[in-house]
Amino acid sequence: MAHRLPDLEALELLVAVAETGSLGQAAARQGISQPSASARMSTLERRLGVRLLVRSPSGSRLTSAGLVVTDWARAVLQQAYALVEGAAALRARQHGRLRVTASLTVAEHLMPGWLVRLREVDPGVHLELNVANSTLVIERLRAGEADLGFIEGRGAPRDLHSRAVARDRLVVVVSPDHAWARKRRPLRPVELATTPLLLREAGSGTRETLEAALTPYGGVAEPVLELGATAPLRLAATSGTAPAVLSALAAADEIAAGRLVEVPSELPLDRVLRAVWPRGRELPDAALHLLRVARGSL
Amino acid sequence: MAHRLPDLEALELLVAVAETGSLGQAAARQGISQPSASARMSTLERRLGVRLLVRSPSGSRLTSAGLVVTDWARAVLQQAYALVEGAAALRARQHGRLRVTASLTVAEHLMPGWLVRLREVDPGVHLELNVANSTLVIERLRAGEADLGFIEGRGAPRDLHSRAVARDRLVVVVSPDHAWARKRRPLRPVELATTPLLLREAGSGTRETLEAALTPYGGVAEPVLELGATAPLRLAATSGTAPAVLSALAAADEIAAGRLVEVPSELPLDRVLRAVWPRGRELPDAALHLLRVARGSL
DNA sequence: GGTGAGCCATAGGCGAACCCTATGACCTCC
DNA sequence: GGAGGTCATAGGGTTCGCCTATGGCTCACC
Repeated sequence: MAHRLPDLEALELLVAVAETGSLGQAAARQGISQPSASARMSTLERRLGVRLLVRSPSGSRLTSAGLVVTDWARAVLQQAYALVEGAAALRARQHGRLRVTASLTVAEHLMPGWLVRLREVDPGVHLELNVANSTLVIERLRAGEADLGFIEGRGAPRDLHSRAVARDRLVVVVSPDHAWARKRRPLRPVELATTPLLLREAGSGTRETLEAALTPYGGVAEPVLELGATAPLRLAATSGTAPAVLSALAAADEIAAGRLVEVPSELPLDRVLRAVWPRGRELPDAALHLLRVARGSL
Repeated sequence: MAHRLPDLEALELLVAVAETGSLGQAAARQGISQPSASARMSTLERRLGVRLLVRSPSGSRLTSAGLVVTDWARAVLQQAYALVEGAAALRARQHGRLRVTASLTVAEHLMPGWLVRLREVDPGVHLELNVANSTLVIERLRAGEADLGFIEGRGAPRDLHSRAVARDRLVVVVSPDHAWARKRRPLRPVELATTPLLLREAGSGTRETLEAALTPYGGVAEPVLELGATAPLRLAATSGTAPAVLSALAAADEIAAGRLVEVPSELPLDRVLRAVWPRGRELPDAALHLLRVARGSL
């Protein structure tokens, strides 16, 4: 068992074989020779320990196992393409035509998908992505350092255009072992306000939304732990003893996987994610495309 | 630009660096030497064209771009792990202790996640996964060729235990260019019954559910195209001129990506995914664990 | 029934990529 | 000032993957 993880290029090849019905054609599509493709598929089958193809002199068809694996491969590749597109946008090397600044939540969870879609709509686009918190996004727009921004939480300032592009909500999550995981009645706001939580650091959009919502109930209690990013927060929540409050987008995977449980809550913690841009300036075409793609998920 | 796609092991290393704060420790966790890790990260940065780490004699921290890329990497890896677990289950080499047979929808969209979770709950489990349509699943259970099955659609036969583990619904989807994409009023059942559609083949769970629901309205019209798997159906729908009916689970990614649009419909097309197993026989522990994991997503 | 086109696998040779060990430079803390 | 931690570079060896060339096989079409 030399390598545990498969090769993304091999998965791409598998999908190509599934769609073309032939190793040779798939090889051509991938820009490699037919024997290489043959070998690659063999090693993939060997590594996974599963027979994926039925080879015949008239072509290659997927086995039933191959059919399923191909679908899983598509899911892996979709994420990988999103990563590659995202990285390309982060690469500031050649200053892109369209300069976008996004808050962390948007950049992490939505932007990669938008970029993949944008590439399909408008393949020639060059986009430069910057990640900043909501306050900084607005500053950059005012300073003319960005053409388009994405923020979360509160409304946009008067001097900027804004348009809702997606919704998010904050959820209270606990590890499946936690007592609240078996809670049936929705959490009352006071309970949330008086319980020490795992939270993002003060100043983050998530934290601000929660504090605003809990102000009528005495504000948030002293946190058990403050973390500067979503990932460690999520990790702390999975293994931790305290509840965490974080974006539904960030928690979705862990909830689906059963590592976190959402605790129903009476407190409405919805928030709108908005595109913002300077008044008076005309949005370039690429920005309009991106806006349309982003609003597609609304 | 030699390779377009990054190396999964490099992504895994990146996550390890993010969590340990040091290239050396990350290398140890991955079972490679520190210089190899250093080189791997350098090539990853070069390939993506993004600076991910700030190296210092006291450790390595992520840049802001690195933070985001790491999160994207986690998403890629999650899918990859699911694929690997799934492949391990499909590998029939040593007959597993727990023999599971699942319908295509369950196998494609839910099983990999369950397996990853199951591995965490019960690392020693050996599971053998078979994919079959709902009818065959039941046959295999009766013949004693499987310990546990998962089916979709109609209720289970009397001679089998059954338990709902998840919900799914069929959705009507069209490409964004299709006229129905701008439809505001929900589709009336008669419209659906009289429109030629893209459908799965007769006998599949999806098709049966739809036919049952449309029987009061005259049954389904002659399909434009019948396809034997979900992937080509999805593909046909994205580029096609006709609406398709498929599982919400299968369409979710494409809808999120904006390649497909869900058409609201009056017809309730919900269906329950059920675990089924023979009456009278006792379920092994591993099966109970899997059941609990599966019900977690309910 | 034969012929050609398309498919796949094997063989051989080459090149690049990767990994490991060893070493050195640097910072931090004691 | 030394010890323990960090990371980078250099050198050597091996493995892996690719490509070209070739052969066997099936199918379709004449």
